[in-house]
Amino acid sequence: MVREKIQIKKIDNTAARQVTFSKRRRGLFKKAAELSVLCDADVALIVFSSTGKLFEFCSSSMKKILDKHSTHSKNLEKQDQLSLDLNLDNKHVSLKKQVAEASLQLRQMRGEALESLTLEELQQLEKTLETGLDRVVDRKGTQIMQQISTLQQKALQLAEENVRLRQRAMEMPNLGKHIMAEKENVVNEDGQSSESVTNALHPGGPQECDDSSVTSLKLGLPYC
Amino acid sequence: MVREKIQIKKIDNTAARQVTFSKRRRGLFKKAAELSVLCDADVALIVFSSTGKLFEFCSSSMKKILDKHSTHSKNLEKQDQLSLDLNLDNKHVSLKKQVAEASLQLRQMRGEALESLTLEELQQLEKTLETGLDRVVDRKGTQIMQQISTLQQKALQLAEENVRLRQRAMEMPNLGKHIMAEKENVVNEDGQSSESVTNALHPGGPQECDDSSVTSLKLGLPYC
DNA sequence: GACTAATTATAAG
DNA sequence: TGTTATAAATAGT
Repeated sequence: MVREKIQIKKIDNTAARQVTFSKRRRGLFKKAAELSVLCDADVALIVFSSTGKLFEFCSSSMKKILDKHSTHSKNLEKQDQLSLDLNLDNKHVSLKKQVAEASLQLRQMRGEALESLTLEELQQLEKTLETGLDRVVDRKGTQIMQQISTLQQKALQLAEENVRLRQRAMEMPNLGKHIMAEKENVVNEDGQSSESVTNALHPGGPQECDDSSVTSLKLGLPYC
Repeated sequence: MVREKIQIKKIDNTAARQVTFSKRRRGLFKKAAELSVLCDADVALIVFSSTGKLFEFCSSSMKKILDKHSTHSKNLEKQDQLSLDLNLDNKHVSLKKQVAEASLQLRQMRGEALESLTLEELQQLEKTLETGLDRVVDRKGTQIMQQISTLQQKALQLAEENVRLRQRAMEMPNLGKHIMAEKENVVNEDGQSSESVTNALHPGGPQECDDSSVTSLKLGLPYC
């Protein structure tokens, strides 16, 4: 506003617009800074040029001022935030309820916190537990039979292997005596030997045949 | 800056500061608006006075500009938001895991999804179910005995009441015949009569004695 | 970016 | 709030 007064409307000439933007932006920022200092005000100024470039000024921290702003103004933004929070809270509360409910059910199935149950509910719970117990016992039986069957197969394989090895030994007159002498040791260390031999025979064998099966059987059978 | 040039430092005099704030604020806002129009820029200006009052200007929507700003600047604010989100997400994920875990356990106690359990785990589950079942059966027994005892007491009270009523009836020669005629009805409607009579006798009585006890007993006993 | 004429913002009263 | 003298901002070169 000097040589000529100008109208406040978009400057058509791009170059002129950019020059004016640069000059006036600096002026604006200076005024903003002066206001904040002179009057002890908190000022935040955000400017995007028409090309999308960001310029910002703030007298303290942008975050602080924007937070204060969103707290202050009962904005759509705030409502959005609020409803989002509520949304999350609701989901949270709902999940917590689910956890609490499931945990109570579990406790009651373990025979705890039964005081609040009516006779009907106790009856229902008993039935559920009986059914569950039946199924678990069934499944355990199946598991045990499978493991026994697996072990029998292993034993069979080992016996066969034994026969073959003995035959091969007999075919080698020089070593015959040594092999025969080792025979008893092999039989005595049955469990451990069979394991390593089996693993050697089936390096990528079925999962049921891993080393835990022997342990499980040892731990599982005494309860039957 | 007119009659005298001023230094850019906080104005001590409160009144003078407020006047200056008012004038300069208007000037600043005018300049901001002019910049946005002349140069097709997006401008957001937030000012808090030293007394905490909010003044804001924006060339389009404050929300839009602030969103654009937070997208643009890889701010602490954004990181905070992000870590908050992650925090919530984590809690969410953790809760979901808890729900899933509890629900699997419940299914397994009902005898479902047992395939993944080892023999040891099955054994443990069986033991848990047996313990739970024992406790539930115990509790059911207690409940039943309580209800039977309650009913017996009610019956006793009713019998006593009956005696008293009959005696009173006998003491009123005029009504004697009617009462004696009604005697059979009273006995036949035993359950319902006892309930209303009991409630009349103990308006604020123990919870165990409410109307559900009769129903529960009817439903519960056949299973024993 | 610097200059400059004219406009605008504003300090003090 | 309105006035006014002057500082500051700035449009066009």
